[in-house]
This record gives sequence, structure tokens and C-alpha cells, in this order.
Amino acid sequence: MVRGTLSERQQRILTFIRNFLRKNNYPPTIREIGHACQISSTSVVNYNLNKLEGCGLINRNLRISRGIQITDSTPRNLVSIPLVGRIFASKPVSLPDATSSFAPDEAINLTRELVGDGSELFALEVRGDSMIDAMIGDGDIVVMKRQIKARNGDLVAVWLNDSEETTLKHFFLEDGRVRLQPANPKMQAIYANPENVRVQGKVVLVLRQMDIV
Amino acid sequence: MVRGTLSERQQRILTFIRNFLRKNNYPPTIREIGHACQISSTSVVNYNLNKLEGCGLINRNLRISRGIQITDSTPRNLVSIPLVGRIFASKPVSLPDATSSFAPDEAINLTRELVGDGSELFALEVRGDSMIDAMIGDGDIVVMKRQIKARNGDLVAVWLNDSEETTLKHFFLEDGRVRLQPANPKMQAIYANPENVRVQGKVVLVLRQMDIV
DNA sequence: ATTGACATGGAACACTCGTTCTGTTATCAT
DNA sequence: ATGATAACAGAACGAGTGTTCCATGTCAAT
Repeated sequence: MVRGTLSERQQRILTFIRNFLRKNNYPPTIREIGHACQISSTSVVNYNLNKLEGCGLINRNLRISRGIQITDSTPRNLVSIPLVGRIFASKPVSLPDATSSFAPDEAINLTRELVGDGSELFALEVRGDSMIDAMIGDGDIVVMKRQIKARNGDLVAVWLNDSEETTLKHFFLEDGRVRLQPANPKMQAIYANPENVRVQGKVVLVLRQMDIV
Repeated sequence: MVRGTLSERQQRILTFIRNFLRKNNYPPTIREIGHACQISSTSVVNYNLNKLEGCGLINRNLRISRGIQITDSTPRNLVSIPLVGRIFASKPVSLPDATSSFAPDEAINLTRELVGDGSELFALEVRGDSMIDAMIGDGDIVVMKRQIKARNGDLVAVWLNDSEETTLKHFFLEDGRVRLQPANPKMQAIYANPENVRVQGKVVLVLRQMDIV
């Protein structure tokens, strides 16, 4: 049976499951479906659920209660990224404590499509225009992956010992020295001694949110 | 009971529920939790679940199977935003057809926290460095809300009739003329006649994705 | 009319699963 | 010691829930 050849009942069952799932975060039982769709018999619901599974629209885990999964629909794989603080050019980034928990409103939720499935992610809000040469402005949010080493070309947050500041630059290790290249091609690169450069993390994603009316 | 005063068992139960939910899209039963956390007695699981509910970390729907909801954590409200094309400075943006459907891989999923619940959203990939004065670089993705009129201060995509190009600028209508202000404060504003300016949409969010290892 | 595939109802059965009850252990203040 | 309280274990009960079987109705093809 192909998609499109759904009976009206099957259509209603499917949308009911979707709505129920969105509202309750758990799937309905056969009897709940039947009640909502005016089907008195559990066997009929079961019958139509099997049809829907035949179409590949749902998955059923037999013998367990509420064992219905909707196959299509939006990818549910969200990552909750803690917004651990703000980044100033004059201070090193304060990295999150691995054991600490964070308030839920201080987190950014993004899909895995965007940030991958790696852990060790954290987000910082940029303060000031000091990162403007990396095309990152005041109020922007940078999602970073905590790592100590950088590969050539990575956009990383680095702490410079001598000038005592944190900046976001593209990292290159060349001829025994570190070249820190701004993203903006009009601006000059900085050269530094590797011992004076401490990599704090690598930028995975930049997010700038405008006012929503 | 306050957060942070969770016993190790309660902590493990909570994370197990999270993982189970992410994997199966339906909550576990008391016995499944017990099995995973090495708790032989269902009453103990029940006991700790009530504790967790007391902290407000979960909600329980009594008497129904798998009736556990996690209160914090992932908001399920995703918006699928069609990636309708690329934006070049030399061309007007091609707006999406309202009736056309789009391939699912050509969409970006974001939470409503980030983009609001408005419709009329579409995304464009920026090509070239022509928008660099708005701190938007090659490869960036701008999420836009389709609208014809702009309010002062909005970052909008505008088509300039005389110079025949599209740029992203902050929009100001002053003294009968339009001031287009780059985001980068170091750069000069452009002044134009209102008849020569056609607003194509307002930028809601900018997204820059780096390479993920 | 007859057949057969398909969709439906109703009921009974058996397993799943939340709840509750009783009892045990450990800790701590009285 | 004594009692109170928190945390735990085991068992049993009953409601929740998926499954199965049999009977009924519909509709097109024969």
C-alpha cells in the first residue's frame, strides 16, 4: 500500500497520534486512539495501526504499551548547549565545569544537523566589538567545542599570554610560530610564539539573533 | 527538596529517562527504569520518581503506563525553514513560491525560541564577500522573514534600483530619504531615494557553520 | 446469488505496568 | 537504648493495555 491510499480513518489516527505526542510527549494507547477516532473496537485500531506500519508511517514495538513511533516528522535530535557565560576580549573564557549543571533557560537548543553529535559543546555570548575582525559582533552567540589543540585553519578562541586577552582567530602553525588570521581579509594577521598562545576551544557555529517583531 | 540535592540514584534515573526518551520517543516504564539502574523493586523506583517530581524535574501522569514527562529539556517545537537559494549581491533575491514544496534536505530546523513562531520564514545562503560590511560572510546562512515594509533599525535585504544590487543593511527612513547603515560601525552609510529601494525581507537570524571534525 | 477480499465490532484472554502493603536496614537525634 | 525518619526490597493486587478469535457487514468480481 502506498502513501496516499490512506483511508480517512487511518489519516485521522495518524494526525491524532501526532497531536497527542506533541501534547503529552508520549504516544497514546490503542484505546485512547479508538476513543478519539470513534472506534469502539480495539482490534480495529490495531488493524489500522498495522496498515500504517505497512506504509512505513509508524513503527510499532509489539507487546509494550504505547509502543508507537512516528517515522516521518521532524528530527527529534536536539542538543541542549549550555550558555556558560560571556566572552570579553580582556579576559580568558571561563570554561564550564564538567560536573556542574546549568539552568535550563541558559541553554540553546540546536539540532544535531547543525552542531554534530559531539559532546563538549558550550556557548558564549560575545560582549563588545573586539571580535569584529572575525565577523562576530556584540551580542552574537558562539557555540564552541572545548579542545586544547587546534588544527590549521580552525577558528579558535585563544588566550594570548603577553597581551593578556582572548580573541577569536583562525589558527595556523607555520615555521614554528603561530599565525592568527582574522576572518576579515582586509585585516592584518597576528604572529605569536606558540608558548604564548593557549587554545581554549574551537568555534563550531556562530549565531546572531535579530529582534523578532 | 532543591535541585542539586539529588541522590546518585535519582541522578541516574533522570539521565536514563532522558536517554531512553531520545532513543525511543516514549518514556520508560517503572520496571525498565529499575532494570537499567539496578533497582530490583518497583516501589523504590516509584519512590524516587516521586522525589524527582517533588523537585519539579519530571511530571507524572498517575495510573497510566509510561506517564513520565521531563519538564526541563528539549522543547519539541521545531520550525522547518526552507533554504530557498543563494543570495548574490548582483541579483535580487528570488523569493520562494508560497505553494511550492521543498526537499527536506534543503531545510534548516531551528527551535521556536530562536526564530519565533511567525511563518513566512525562509533561508538564504550568502555567496561572496559583498555583505561583509554587515558582518555576514561567504557561506553564511541568513534566515529571513518575508516582508515588504521595514521599520527603522531593521536589518533588511534591499534591492537598489539604480546600482542594481541587493545588500543587507540596517534600514532608516529619515527626512524623506532612506539611510542604509552597515552593521560595521567603521563603514559609511548609504543614502538613497525611497523609490529606488525595494525591501525584500527582514533578517531574523544569521547562522555561520564551521567545519565539524 | 456466490465468492472472496477488506473493513469492522465485540468480547475474552493474557501480559504489562502502576500502586500499595509489609518488612528491613541505616542513620541520627533524643 | 529508643524512637523517628529516610531509603530500600519483595510480593501481591488490580487496573491498564496489546493480542487474538469469531462474527458481521460491505462491495466488487464472477
